[in-house]
Amino acid sequence: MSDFETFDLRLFLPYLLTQAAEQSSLSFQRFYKDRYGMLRTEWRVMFHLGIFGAMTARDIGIRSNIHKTKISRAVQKLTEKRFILRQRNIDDRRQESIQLTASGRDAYMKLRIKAEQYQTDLSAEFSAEEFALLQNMLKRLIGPGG
Amino acid sequence: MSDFETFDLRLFLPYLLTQAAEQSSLSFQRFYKDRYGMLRTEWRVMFHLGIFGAMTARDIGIRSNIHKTKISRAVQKLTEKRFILRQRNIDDRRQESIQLTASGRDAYMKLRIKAEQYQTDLSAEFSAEEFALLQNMLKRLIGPGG
DNA sequence: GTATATTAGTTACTTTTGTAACTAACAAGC
DNA sequence: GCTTGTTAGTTACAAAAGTAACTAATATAC
Repeated sequence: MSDFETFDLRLFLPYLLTQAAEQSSLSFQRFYKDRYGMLRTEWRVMFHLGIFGAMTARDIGIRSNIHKTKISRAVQKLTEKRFILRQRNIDDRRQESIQLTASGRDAYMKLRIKAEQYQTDLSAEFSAEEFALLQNMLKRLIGPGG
Repeated sequence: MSDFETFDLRLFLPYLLTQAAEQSSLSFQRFYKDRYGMLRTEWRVMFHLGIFGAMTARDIGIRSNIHKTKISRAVQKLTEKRFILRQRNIDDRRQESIQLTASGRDAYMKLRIKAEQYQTDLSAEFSAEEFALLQNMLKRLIGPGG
């Protein structure tokens, strides 16, 4: 098996992706963690609300592939921080509609600008074409669910 | 700020990388978890030993960017599973040399073949050039430490 | 209507991770 | 020699994540 001889686990995609994800998340984490005391799931919930407006926890879960218990806990923390507002849906009282408060939106905006700056830094190492291709390939790997 | 208007967080690299890493790790995890009851760190320790031969926990940590407590716990588990052998270094008795046992090497080989198959599946969605570029870009993102 | 199944979200319990403090061995300065 | 600092690895405690069981509301079948 010639492949076996040449196959290099250090080029194994799950490994490369995990390392790259950890590396790049670490730097950005400082912004939401140090400044706002957020966890990654909290930031992710925030940015879904920032992009899509009011959503239910269920819909956030579907869009983000985050498990509902993680979302439930993030929503609790964000409520304590007064970054989001929860409202029971009258038509279906199992659901609640979640949206950013004014200060939540403010934090979201600031983090979004940081994200943009960070993305610019990261992309500086690549040509525009390369970077676009990278994004495209990652999206393909993630598939329709992500 | 025109950039702000067009910046899409769903193309934010740490987000894309995290999603892609989770997605691709999940499928492969079934092999080492279901079959050998391993955690991800255990598999990573195994594969470092498989590639580089005997190493100290310290060296594994340097190569892999995994924290020493995680490695310490993985080494304990792998010892219980009889997949690795630990030997105190005579010259410096703080260190210990870790290596795969026969059954550890067997498991490593089998997992490596699975990894290779999985990598082939993943790469099928891309051209050879694209895939090589993807690996190359991820390596660049990880930097010298990974 | 009532019984059964499904869904949204929470809670309880277990496993895993992160952080800091620790032990034991070695090194360097004196 | 002795004191001080550093290093390899472990352990203890706290925070976070995973899993399963739960509550409450709705939908479906009859």
